[in-house]
Amino acid sequence: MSLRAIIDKSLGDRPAAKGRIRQRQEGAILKAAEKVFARAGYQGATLNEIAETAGVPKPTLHYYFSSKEALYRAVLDNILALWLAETDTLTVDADPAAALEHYVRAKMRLSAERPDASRVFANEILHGAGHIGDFLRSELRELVRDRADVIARWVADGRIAPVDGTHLFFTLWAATQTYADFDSQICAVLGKARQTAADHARATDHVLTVVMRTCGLPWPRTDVPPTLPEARHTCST
Amino acid sequence: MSLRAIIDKSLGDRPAAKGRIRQRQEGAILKAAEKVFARAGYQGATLNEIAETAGVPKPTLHYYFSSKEALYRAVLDNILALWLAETDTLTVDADPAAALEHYVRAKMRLSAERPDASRVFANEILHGAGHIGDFLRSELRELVRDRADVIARWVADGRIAPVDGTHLFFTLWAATQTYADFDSQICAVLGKARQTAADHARATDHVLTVVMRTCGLPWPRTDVPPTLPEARHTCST
DNA sequence: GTCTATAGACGGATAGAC
DNA sequence: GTCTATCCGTCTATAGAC
Repeated sequence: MSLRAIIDKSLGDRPAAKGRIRQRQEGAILKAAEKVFARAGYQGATLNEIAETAGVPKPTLHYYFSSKEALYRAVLDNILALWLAETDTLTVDADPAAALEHYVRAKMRLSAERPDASRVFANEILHGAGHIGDFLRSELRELVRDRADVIARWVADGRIAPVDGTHLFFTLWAATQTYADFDSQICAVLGKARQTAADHARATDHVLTVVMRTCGLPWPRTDVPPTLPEARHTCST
Repeated sequence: MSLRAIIDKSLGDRPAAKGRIRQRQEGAILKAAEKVFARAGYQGATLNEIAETAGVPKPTLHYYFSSKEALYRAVLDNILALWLAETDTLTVDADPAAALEHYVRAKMRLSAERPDASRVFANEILHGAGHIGDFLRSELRELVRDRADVIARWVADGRIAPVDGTHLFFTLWAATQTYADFDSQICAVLGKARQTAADHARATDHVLTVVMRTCGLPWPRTDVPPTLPEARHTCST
């Protein structure tokens, strides 16, 4: 896993050593940039708005990041690290139901807690992935191949129903990220101004249902000892 | 269904009567605009590039469409009509398996044949649906409520497994549209330059598997008389 | 290291010839 | 109805004072 390499690469085009103030400033700028890029896209975002959101004068951006492009790359690199996380539970030796549940919950949590990150990523892919094509074709492709092999092994061993591992990932990503990326549509259909915690719980439960039934696994899980909290269905209103 | 009204509305801000040349020009412009908006987003698209793609001088755009905004609206309105289509097979009296299969196949076909339309729509939602919020909150919301009621009725009658109808739509849309919207990611992971017909067939088969198993329906369908062609699994290489 | 002021490029829109 | 030439606004990026 060259995750560290990816992060390091993202730091490459910024000055090497970090002072305290520098870290704080960069953090604030990156956070603001993610927000603005998420709402407006790359071209739609203006450095002016990012600077305003971050609470710094505009030229300060250019001091820390050489260009709009470089800032965008830095935002993307942070997101890629998030994106690769949580896949390590999907191993041949793991319990399929527990491992899948963990991964789905992690993805749903990411959608709920970092929707802007998800949207920036989605926007990048939607417009051809010009900045992260190499990442997709190398790191991500390898990761999916490995995990799809695990799925195939589970299928071969009769531990889950026959399913294409690669496409299962496509479906799983789509189903989880839609709650962040297409939030405005979700809210419109649900007739709400924004998704609540209860909505999120219901959505998670639904996606888990889809994934588990697709894999022929019992759901709600029946083999779970009382070590876990009993209230699995958290679909209160 | 005010689908007609939506289309008519889209024609509203253009001159009423249509000459042959006018229709041809507008068609070419709309087609080019969809392509450019899909690749670059609203802000990223330039009238220059749209004019070039359409093969007309730039001011001609302004003759047919009063502004970039108006052109974008016209493109969106065409897409909304596509988007609402094919839901009428989902009725209480229909066979759940056949109706769901029809809808999923229609959505997958749309992703394969009109990926740019799907991407423009996705981009619009992704950035807050500022132009089509009213549509989402009225037409789409009503449509989903009606269809979710059908799903609920099927569940109540024991014809499909218990599932949240509204979220089933979210999942279904996400799973089908991901093959158009996130094409660059799909291709990167599959290690191909572009999705082939065989890829599309395999994807369709997978999504149908997911939806059918989620609804507790047999798949591949067992109740289909020999009126349909036998080769259902078209996953050739 | 930080900010004001501005240069330079570009895109949307229009005036006016044909 | 169609296109050439151009205006005006906005945005990225930088020069230079502090």
